[in-house]
Amino acid sequence: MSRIKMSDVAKAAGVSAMTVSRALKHDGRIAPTTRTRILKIVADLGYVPDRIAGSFSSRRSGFVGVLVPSLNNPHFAETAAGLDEVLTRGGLQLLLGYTNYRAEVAERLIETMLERRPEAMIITFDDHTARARQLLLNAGIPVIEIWETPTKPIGHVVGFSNRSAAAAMVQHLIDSGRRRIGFIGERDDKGTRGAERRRGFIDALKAAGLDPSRRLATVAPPINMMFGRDAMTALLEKWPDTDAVMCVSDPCAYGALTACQLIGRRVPEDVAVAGFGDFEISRCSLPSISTVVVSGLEIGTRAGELTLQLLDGSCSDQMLILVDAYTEPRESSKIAG
Amino acid sequence: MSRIKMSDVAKAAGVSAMTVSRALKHDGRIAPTTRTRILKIVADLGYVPDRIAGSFSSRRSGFVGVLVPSLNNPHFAETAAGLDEVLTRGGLQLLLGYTNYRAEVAERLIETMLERRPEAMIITFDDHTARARQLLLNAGIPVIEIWETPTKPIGHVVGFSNRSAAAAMVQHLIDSGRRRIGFIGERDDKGTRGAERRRGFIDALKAAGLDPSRRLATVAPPINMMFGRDAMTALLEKWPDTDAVMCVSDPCAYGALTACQLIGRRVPEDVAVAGFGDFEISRCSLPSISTVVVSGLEIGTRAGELTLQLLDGSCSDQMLILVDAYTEPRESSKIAG
DNA sequence: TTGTAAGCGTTATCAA
DNA sequence: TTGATAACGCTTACAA
Repeated sequence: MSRIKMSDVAKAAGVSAMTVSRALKHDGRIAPTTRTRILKIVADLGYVPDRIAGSFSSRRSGFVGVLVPSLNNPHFAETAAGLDEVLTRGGLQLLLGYTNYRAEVAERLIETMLERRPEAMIITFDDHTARARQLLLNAGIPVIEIWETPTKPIGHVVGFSNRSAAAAMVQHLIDSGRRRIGFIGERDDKGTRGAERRRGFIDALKAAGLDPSRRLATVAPPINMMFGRDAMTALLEKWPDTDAVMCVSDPCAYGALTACQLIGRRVPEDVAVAGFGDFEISRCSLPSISTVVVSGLEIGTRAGELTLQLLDGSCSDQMLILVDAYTEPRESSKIAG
Repeated sequence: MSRIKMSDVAKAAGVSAMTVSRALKHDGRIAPTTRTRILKIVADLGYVPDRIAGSFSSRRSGFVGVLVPSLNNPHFAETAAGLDEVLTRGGLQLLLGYTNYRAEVAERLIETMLERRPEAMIITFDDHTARARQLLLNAGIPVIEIWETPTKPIGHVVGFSNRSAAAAMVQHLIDSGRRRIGFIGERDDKGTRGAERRRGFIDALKAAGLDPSRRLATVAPPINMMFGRDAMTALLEKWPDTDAVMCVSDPCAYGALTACQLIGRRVPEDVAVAGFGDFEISRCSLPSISTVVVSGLEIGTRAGELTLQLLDGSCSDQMLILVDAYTEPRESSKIAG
């Protein structure tokens, strides 16, 4: 059973392959009757067009390469979903890869993806190798970095300042009367979003004349709930009078919350807990956890829309699109008393 | 700046394109010195092979199509990660799509993916349309269904019985002394894994001579924490003497747990709570939530390995690979007393 | 509205 | 170990 090809359909319809191609493509320049007749034959024969041949011929792969640190993270899953929704409408398909938060994996993925001739590349801000940057620059396609506003962007940007957003949350903790504030982050976070959040923490404390040294960072990204619990336990052992903790992400914050509950520290009366990212758990936990709300979905849809504009030529400047990221106070940082 | 092609590299190296192709392919039949010389030129020129042309010529896309209901679910994220790891080793690339738990989306995705000529398709068990089945059967490539053991499989299977696994968990609740057991599931779950779990719930209660009618299913999949909370609240209103609840998934169970805590029902003393899937939250919550442990990663790696075997011809039978799914009792179903 | 011809960049195949 | 040639199945560009 050798595969049916376009010429087989053409033969059956008594037309040329080109006409079949037009019928399939919703190309205006075809008689409606011809089109319906061909589509019927396509269905009857079970013809499946070969996009490899099509892409090869048209030199348009129909792919957009997307790189995220992890799929197992609602943020990036939502970003991917947003991208997918918009790009599918534009007739483009996602080629999704995840780096596991490792620069060398990202480099390898970029290389592999570029062989598929994506029409654009969308990559999550992170610590990229020089070669990865070079590959992207040489590719001659739009590159969009997301989830941060890099100081030296590769191409376009759809993101926000993790540093400012984290600083704003820490300021909220200060405003709620906390003075001995700790931070739980990730080890080896050079060039990552987590490092930016840590910087924001330090910014805010320094600006308020407070001590920014209560920091713990024992595990490599991604930090999870149990690590958050362990880290909070350790932090409270090392600095027992800590009255608030800023966590690099919500799952980590939930872990920290449970650490307090196990030890018998009341949240928010004794210790305030704050997270980052508005994960489901921070809304549903008891108490609910104050967090920085940022919409992964919006980042995805905005980046997708920008991609479409860049590809259809309706946008030619280097773009910097800022998405909103704001502090949402919840029960875990209620003012004591 | 027109793209560098293989013939440019060949010219620079003073060899034929075919020799460059061999050098790039780690093909044995090339002189090592020639190979290193060519690879150097490839690097210097920044040549990126065009896999579209390569695939077209070799009639091997290097793709494996993978369909999951959602990316925003640690189960499927882990399955994708496991698949990716194994298939990458085999020189294959994932073409990932998510159905949003909708059969018509799955059908469209299958159609789109098949145009890319994947070498195999791996799809999560769910309610598929007849046309989707037909497309897969006609594709002439290995098809692997995962995450369930279908009664009439399309091709190969790597999964477990959601029904038996759920029944075993409910039996555990019965063994712990519970008699008035409820179930929180999803609405419109025809042909899904959630429906199988519901059947398992009914099986176990009927076998024990207990009433299986305390069931609530108000939202479409995927059910989340907040829906779990709402559903549990409603369930306890409708059947106040309920002494245990089986939830279709862990996030739902966590929501149910918080509903109990908000209402003032003690878990596990007054009500036992059980989930499904061993999500992080069920390990880290207070109390921890009894769950059915099943490894999404294992499903992914096993399916990946099977794919490689099917493609290299070292396996030709129709395969049914069962992965383990077992009840893990935790604090939320401790025997009262 | 439809058809013809050429060619997209690589690899299979066979020959040297 | 290397090279020449012929596909691969479609679309572009132009002609009719």
